[in-house]
Amino acid sequence: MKSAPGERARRIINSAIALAEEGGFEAVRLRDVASHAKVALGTVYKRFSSKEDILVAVLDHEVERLEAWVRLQPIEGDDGVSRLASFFARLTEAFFRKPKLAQAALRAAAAGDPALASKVARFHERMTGLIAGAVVASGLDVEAGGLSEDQVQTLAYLLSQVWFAALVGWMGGLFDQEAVIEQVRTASSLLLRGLARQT
Amino acid sequence: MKSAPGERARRIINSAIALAEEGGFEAVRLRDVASHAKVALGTVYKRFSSKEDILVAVLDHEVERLEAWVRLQPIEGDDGVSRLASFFARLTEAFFRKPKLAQAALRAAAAGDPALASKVARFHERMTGLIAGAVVASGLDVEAGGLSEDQVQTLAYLLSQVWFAALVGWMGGLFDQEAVIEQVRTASSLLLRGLARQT
DNA sequence: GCGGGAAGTGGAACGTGTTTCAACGGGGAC
DNA sequence: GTCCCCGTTGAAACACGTTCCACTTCCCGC
Repeated sequence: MKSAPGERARRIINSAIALAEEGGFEAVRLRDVASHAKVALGTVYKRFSSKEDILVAVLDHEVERLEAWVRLQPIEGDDGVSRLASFFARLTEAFFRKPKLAQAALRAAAAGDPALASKVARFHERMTGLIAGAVVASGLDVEAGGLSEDQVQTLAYLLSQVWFAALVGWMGGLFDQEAVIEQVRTASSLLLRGLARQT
Repeated sequence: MKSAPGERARRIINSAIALAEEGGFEAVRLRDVASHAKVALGTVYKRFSSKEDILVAVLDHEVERLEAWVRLQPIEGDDGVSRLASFFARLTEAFFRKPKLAQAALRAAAAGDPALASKVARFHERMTGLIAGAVVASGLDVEAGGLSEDQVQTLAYLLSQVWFAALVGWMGGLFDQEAVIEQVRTASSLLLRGLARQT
């Protein structure tokens, strides 16, 4: 029963996604994941160090889809603010299309397990990459309203922080989808204005 | 054994604090909390709905101390940026004085349990209150660099989001104390500049 | 005093994440 | 073909959050 390497890992991730879509974090019971993936529990723990490890992998998988999507359908908008607004609106809507899954993956990322630091860091890097890509017009070279590479990076990182915190707030029932988008929009606008005045 | 109302709850919280200071979130085992507080496990669950509920109460308790501290020793600085910088530096240092405790409380807040929404919201409100208080000079009336009440509120909320996300990142081993302070400082500076140019 | 209800107690029990282990099996080295 | 390595399996066991329950204790109104 050898087949492709990582083929079991993929089955495990897919099973976790299926279970998370239906019932969120708590519904991803590892015994269920194992049986759904037609794998022994021990195998799950050979491939992943913990439940959160699996769900961070799920997050990674979803971000990949997101990147492909953005590649296919670039962000529209004339200035940075509107580009960021539409990007985050799309992003958040994509997240909310499967709320339970988003909650499960987000909770795993927010748990803050140091053992997953590098994987979570990778997620944040990819997110800031996406955000940075939304600021600079994809077709043009560096026409980002006169922002330097460093400035774009700073902006992207701060926005990812605001977005992340807003999602955690949503997860905890503090506010809804629209509030998340609104917070990020406000932050985008203010930060961009602040940067523009810096030079 | 009735004594003061909530006296058991206070013992439970203090026990949780003691345990959390030593070993963080995982060390707060409810059986240990109960025995340390000289209380039955059932009593713990009569007062608090979950482990996270206890730790959010701990968070609340710590924020109260923070408020008292700020009241006693007001923020210094001439302009908004430097006031915010020194405020967040103090705030973050206070948090890091007991890293394990901070990790435990933070993890509870970041777990996103909807049952705790109102309590977590209260925490965020108090934090934004503190931040807003740091922006406007305490002695003066409304000299906040020409910012309206709404603007101050927006600023405070966004900064609390950035700070929260940075702490979660710290908790997960993504970066250290200095990076947390630096991120918030950058955000303060940019957001303030953005707001100043808005009017 | 007395009765009743609220709060507390001690302990068992359950679910689920995590660990451990003995046995199995298939594929490559020889 | 035989043997060994190593991933897999199935199952048991453990830890800890959470629930439940029968019993006790305390307080309050009468």
